[in-house]
Amino acid sequence: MKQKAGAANIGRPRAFDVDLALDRALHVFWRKGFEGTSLSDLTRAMRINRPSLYAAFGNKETLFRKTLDRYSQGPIAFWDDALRAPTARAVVERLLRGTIDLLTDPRTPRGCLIVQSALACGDAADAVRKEVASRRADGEAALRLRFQRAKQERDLPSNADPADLARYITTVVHGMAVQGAGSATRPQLLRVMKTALQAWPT
Amino acid sequence: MKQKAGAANIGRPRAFDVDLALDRALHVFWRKGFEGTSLSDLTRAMRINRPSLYAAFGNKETLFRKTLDRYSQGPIAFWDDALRAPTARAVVERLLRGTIDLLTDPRTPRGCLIVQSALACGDAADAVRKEVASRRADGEAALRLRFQRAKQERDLPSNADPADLARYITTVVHGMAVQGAGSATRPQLLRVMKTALQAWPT
DNA sequence: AGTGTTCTATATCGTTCGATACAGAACTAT
DNA sequence: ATAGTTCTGTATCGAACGATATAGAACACT
Repeated sequence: MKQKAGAANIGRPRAFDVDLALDRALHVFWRKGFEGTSLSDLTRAMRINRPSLYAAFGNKETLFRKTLDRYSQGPIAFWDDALRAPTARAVVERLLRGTIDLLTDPRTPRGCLIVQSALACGDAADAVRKEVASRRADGEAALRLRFQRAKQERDLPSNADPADLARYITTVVHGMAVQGAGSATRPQLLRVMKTALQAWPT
Repeated sequence: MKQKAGAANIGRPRAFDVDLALDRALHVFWRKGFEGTSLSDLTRAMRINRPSLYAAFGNKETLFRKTLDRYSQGPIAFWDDALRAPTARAVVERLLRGTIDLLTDPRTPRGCLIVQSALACGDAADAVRKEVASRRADGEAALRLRFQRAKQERDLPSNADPADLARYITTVVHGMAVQGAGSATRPQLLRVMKTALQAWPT
């Protein structure tokens, strides 16, 4: 029934590229959200039939989770890069700049998948809502850990609270995502970034 | 067919209170979003039958718009109060504090209706998405006008940009709304507010 | 060539969606 | 009392939802 990774190359070969189809699904979920996306939307965009979708990706929810992984490894991979910056200040600058690049990229839908795909939804999609909320929390936690390290390295002043700073930056990032879902332009977001950085401890 | 305001008191009287039913509808939309809310959800919560809903409120979309108005006049009425504060700084403090109070009120659903009810959705709900986006833009515009006045009154330094400040504060408010949709607590949001205010011009 | 396996494509499945037709009940006006 | 109007409650409507059964096509292995 299910294709296993590294399985024998037996049977009729798949006529579509899984990653390409996943990218197309990602774009649909990104633009319409989880509940706003129907299976017809997906199969049309992915250029595959319904049974092929179920055979390759399970069901709508597991497909969505796979697009979340792909989103993490692709469009928001800059997050991991940013965390590797030498100073906390540089981490924040890279993070905000990457967020702005993502939100204003004309090749991708507006906004952020993890923010807007399932912020509020019906009971049937509650597991999905919790999943994206958890991923948002993971991002904040990673930032907090990075700032804690920075404080140990005397890269942040002794009166700075890593948890508070991580939450503040996360709030700005999520706020930008809401702005980006609207009509915010790149110069506007860059000025938001500049203003937000005024709050950064020296 | 439709009941007009101030119409003659003729015919069978309505067996439910319109405003009470509207409040109940507001809570459902607030928690589940526009697309995540079904008519069965609504009629169950409003304690009315489907034809009564259509007769009194039009359809799902017009009902949602009426709940938006009620939301503006109720839960986020603090916005207008905040704009009347004597100084720009006081405006921002009241705005953020009101936002935190709203987001952490245990009597109401998590998050903000205007942020989370239709951030990304299917084509059928596109008009609703634009409506809430427009209301977010209205809030930012009102803030910008208030800050422009403040600048004329020498309440803000000459190098301050009212549009940028309004966009920054709006970004923080929306970011808090995303945090509030998750598991953010009141003390956490208050510390975000304190940090965000560090960026305010002196 | 024959067999087993896995894919594709059509044609649905039962459920739920938003929205109404209809009949009877409850009121005002005459 | 009767007529006219508007509400309530039941019982649906057609369309779209997510998800599959089934048959045939396309490959590897023997």
